[in-house]
Amino acid sequence: MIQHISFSERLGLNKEMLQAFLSTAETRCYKKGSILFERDTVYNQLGYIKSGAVRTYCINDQGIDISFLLQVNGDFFGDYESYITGKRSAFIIEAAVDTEVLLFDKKRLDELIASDISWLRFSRTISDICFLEAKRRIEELLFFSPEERYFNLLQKSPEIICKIPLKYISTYLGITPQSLSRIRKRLIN
Amino acid sequence: MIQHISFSERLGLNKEMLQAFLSTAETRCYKKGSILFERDTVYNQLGYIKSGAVRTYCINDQGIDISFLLQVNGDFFGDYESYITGKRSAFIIEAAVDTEVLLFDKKRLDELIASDISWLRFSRTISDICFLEAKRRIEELLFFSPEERYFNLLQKSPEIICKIPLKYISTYLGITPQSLSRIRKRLIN
DNA sequence: CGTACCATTGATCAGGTTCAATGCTCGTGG
DNA sequence: CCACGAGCATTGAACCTGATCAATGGTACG
Repeated sequence: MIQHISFSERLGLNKEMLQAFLSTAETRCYKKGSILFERDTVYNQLGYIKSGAVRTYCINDQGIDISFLLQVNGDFFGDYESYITGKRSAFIIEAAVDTEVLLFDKKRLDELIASDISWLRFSRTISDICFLEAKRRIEELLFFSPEERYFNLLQKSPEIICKIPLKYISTYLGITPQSLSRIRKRLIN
Repeated sequence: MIQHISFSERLGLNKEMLQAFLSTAETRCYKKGSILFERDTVYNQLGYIKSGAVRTYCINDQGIDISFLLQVNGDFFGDYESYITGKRSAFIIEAAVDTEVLLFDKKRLDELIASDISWLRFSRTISDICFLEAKRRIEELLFFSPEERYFNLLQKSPEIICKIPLKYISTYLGITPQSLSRIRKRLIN
């Protein structure tokens, strides 16, 4: 499968390690709108999107739904904080469209990591990647205006714009659906 | 020294490891306003603030100075992205006040990490901590208004408010110095 | 065909930005 | 020792963008 090639490249896995890695995962399918992870649960799995799209969101004190992450084919997902700390997560993950995923089991991954130093190295690579992605997001929010952020997202992930409703994209960008609708209109003209 | 206790706790180091860890570092002092790391350099060191405060910032396309991180006693600093990827950094780090730091050398740390699996584990802990801090920052920027962000910072790090000029705090919060001045006024009344 | 949900649009509001002027403080040199 | 200048915080006024509230339009699904 094509995706597995990107696996190896991105994560620095050779053929055998890739096999072992995949053996810790199971495939699952979710209908559009269904929940992959409930609120207040501990994440004992990391996900990988084979096809489709997922949205990680939370409901704040005022009952407002805010998208924290939007992800599509080839992306990993899950609340990595909950995964590593074992704490309950405030986030919910739902399928934005019909979605097929791989779910990697923490217990089995931890066994791999305990079995050989190269897996421990691998786990550090995962952590580094999570950090780098988080840093990108901070830079995006700190250095760019909402309009620029939408434009950047359009460039970087047109797939997200296609698959995911505007009202979810808007809160991911830190604005309201109405504002995003107007920004979109401005960009067209 | 008191700080070393927090080291051990936060990073999960026993006495011997703490000694070895500290042996990779040298102490340096910087006068207020002096530069610890120049732009476009590769970070071959990680810093720890024994006393004082540092500001990590960048100059954007429009020539605007934006604070990326503000840190005080007991905080680690440095561009961890540049440190792990070996790429040149767009960030500059300066002493916000007279500051005494420990600088940990990457080459020597890498030797430790290569020497024993417990150091590799330690390096993953560092990476995890960097991720968790970055995630906090995203949540701050995404879920809170400028006024709330200032209030949160006031609660969490009054030391930053004391030590660092308002014009640098404002861009850290994602607003202009004038706006922060008005927010501050609002909070007093 | 009707309903539900979402995107769009309009009108008004609020808060942050910008530009400009003033005030304050601290450090330096006459 | 005082006077001046530099740099920063504050304040004012006008503006702009996004938020909010409310209404309309469009589309998909039962």
